[in-house]
Amino acid sequence: MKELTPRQEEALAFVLETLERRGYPPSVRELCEALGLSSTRGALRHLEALERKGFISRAPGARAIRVRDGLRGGVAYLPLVGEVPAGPLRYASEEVEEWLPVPARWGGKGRFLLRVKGDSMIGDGICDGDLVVVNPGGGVEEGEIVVALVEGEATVKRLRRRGGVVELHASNPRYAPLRVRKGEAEVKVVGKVVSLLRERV
Amino acid sequence: MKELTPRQEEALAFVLETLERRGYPPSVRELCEALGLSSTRGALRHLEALERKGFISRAPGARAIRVRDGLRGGVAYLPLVGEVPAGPLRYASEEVEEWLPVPARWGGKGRFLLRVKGDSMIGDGICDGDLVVVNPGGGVEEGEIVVALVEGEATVKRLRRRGGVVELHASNPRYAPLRVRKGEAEVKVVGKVVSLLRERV
DNA sequence: TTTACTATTAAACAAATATTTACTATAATA
DNA sequence: TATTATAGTAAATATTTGTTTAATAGTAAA
Repeated sequence: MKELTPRQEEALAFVLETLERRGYPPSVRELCEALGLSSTRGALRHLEALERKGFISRAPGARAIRVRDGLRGGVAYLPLVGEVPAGPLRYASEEVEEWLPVPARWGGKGRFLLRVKGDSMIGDGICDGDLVVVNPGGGVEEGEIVVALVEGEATVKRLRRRGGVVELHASNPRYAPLRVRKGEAEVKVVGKVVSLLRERV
Repeated sequence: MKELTPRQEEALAFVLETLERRGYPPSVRELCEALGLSSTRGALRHLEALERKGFISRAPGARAIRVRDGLRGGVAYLPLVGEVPAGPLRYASEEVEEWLPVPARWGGKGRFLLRVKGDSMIGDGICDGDLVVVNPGGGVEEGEIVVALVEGEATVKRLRRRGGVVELHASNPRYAPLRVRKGEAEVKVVGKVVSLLRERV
């Protein structure tokens, strides 16, 4: 990405700020005024420069400014599920409480949000009521924080494997680890916890 | 919220879809064409109805359509700032690293994201590298977690007021509280920490 | 039935907006 | 030095866009 001149940065900042503030882009004249110019030509020049350098794209017509993804952070939507499904997530609407926007790089195939119950993971900064992003499926490494189904109930724990024994560790010392022998089917690792949202700190 | 007629729903859907697809609202003529009308008057009527029923608001000017929060997938964009400004946030681009999407109810006037440095608040589940949503300005109550500027450096701490003395408490016992007498200007409370994002658990 | 609301067309009009042409000036650079 | 990119002003023009006026019709409710 090419560098912007200070003036061009000001122009871009105003476009972004306007989009944020009221939901549609500024006109050339509004940009002109924001930059303190007396001719629209100057403002137009900055827009042309921003387009040439790839920060925005423009179409014929009024306010037809589109900001490049990444400047206005791409968005992904993840479903907040009420129950953790044993099988692949089907997004049946009964299972999905809500779809929430997250930064695009948090998204991915099959990922979903799960509300954490209890304080068993406060040692890892995961609190009661937090929403964790779960990357479902295999590829879970020793020592990672996972979502597991223990007798049908979803739980967030740290995974340890000790020679044929799967252990689920809390990070709150008041909780004892759960040990399960290989082959016992009562525990199923759903996926790995990758990110976290906390609505109220 | 009032009900929409089928035709008004079509109009609203087109506005939302256009915003999603290219980042700025449609013109009346574009809506007109999308609805298969031969006169802009019809399309304008639908926009007027949508405004009257509270689904959108409009301003004078081209494409000046603003969609009510909650319809647009419930997303708000907050700037991730590198430095915490002493005054009101100006969105000068040097200060803004990135704009990130968050659930709409996390947004609000002046709110911004700040990256937490250090582990002084792990007792409250706030870890090094977390992004906190800051609601700037007054109205900070005793006992709340705040962002404060201490000698120009931003820090996240819990606020206590004890008769003329402002105290900033870490929740990690390894850190001592900072006490500041009233009137000493080296500490400035920027705002309250309301929400939290953690990219990598 | 009357009334109110929705839906639509046609044509004209007014305002906002983008764009172009022409000219000046500065700073960095090959 | 000449060149290139940036930054700006002024004025005019073209286009897009929003808005208004004047009609016609269907539907649902009082």
